[in-house]
Amino acid sequence: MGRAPCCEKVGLKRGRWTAEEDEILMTYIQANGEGSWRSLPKNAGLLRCGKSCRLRWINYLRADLKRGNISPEEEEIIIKLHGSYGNRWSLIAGHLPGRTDNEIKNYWNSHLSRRIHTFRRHNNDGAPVVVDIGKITGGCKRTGGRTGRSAMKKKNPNVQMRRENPYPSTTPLLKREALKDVSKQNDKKENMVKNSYQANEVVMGTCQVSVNDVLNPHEGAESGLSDVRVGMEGGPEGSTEERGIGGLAPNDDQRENEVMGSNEESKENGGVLGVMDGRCESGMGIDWCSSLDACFEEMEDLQVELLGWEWEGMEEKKCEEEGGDLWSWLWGSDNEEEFQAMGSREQEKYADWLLSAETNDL
DNA sequence: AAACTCGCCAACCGCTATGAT
DNA sequence: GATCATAGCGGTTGGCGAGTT
Repeated sequence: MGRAPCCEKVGLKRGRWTAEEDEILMTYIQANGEGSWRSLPKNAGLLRCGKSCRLRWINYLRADLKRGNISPEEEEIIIKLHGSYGNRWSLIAGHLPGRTDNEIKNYWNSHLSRRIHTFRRHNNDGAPVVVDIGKITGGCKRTGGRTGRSAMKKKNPNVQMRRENPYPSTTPLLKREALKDVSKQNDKKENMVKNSYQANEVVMGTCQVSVNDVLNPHEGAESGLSDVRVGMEGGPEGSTEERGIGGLAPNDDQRENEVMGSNEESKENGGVLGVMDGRCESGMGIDWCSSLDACFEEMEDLQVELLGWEWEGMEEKKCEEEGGDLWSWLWGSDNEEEFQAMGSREQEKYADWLLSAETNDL
């Protein structure tokens, strides 16, 4: 038999809070302090469940709450911490003063989760894929309606997986050292990367997409994660011919070499770089969109039409295959035990490290 | 202008953890 | 140890408002 409800629901008001109710609740808490939520509504004269009062206070009325949009800096923190904590929103919120777990959760579900999509295709004879968006004409012209709500509504299988294996495995030290190496190599590429941005080019060389390209589409090459590229491992280093005609970038040969160089590094560095292979068929192209979200939507259609790729669920598949979460997969091999073995203090340190490990710090 | 669609977000629900008795 | 109350968390829902036809 289940627990009795937290409060008698008959006769209680539900739904949106009115300004009057907010005022009553604020006044009461300012006078009596937080706590005793069960008795609070009765004492304060509110026809609300105590739980509802608590939620309203925590998520909306508290004085220390930060209003306004999530800043790019906060977004980056969320992304980084989500890589470590998974859907433990309260933990993530603990690193963002003035933000609530609910707010972060909503922001993730509505803004960020959709961006973290990459590619999967049905067959695995993977040669690299490069899509040169800059070569495609036309804008991101949507033809009616909004984007499919199914994408938003879709349950996220990662949730369960993250509970089973919620942490990236590479130790902070290893990860930092590895990222340093990658960063050194990528210093040389900085201009090239910038050029790629200027050319409106998304490189999916062997599905080579900069994590940061995906996560921070508007920030260009300078921001934090831009040097962490999703490379390839295990797949053949596809020749230019195999890589799909759709779009070799102007400096594509150079990039290819560099990319592959990174792949080798990734192996040497204990798998810091993630892996995926893919092949492109000729004539592939996607419209350049001002918003990457919209761009992905375009590509969702395109991948079905031309490639038979599935956007949705790629990460789930890779996670299932490799027994970890997406970020673990992106960042390297999994070793759940290693992270789980950390005490909470170490895990906190790890989170702090994640937040401090900006590219320019490497 | 109306109808339709759907993204966003506040609020709700169910569950677990924890502490008191 | 069992039971209960409470706090807290994460997943889900539903209404509002805005975009699109």
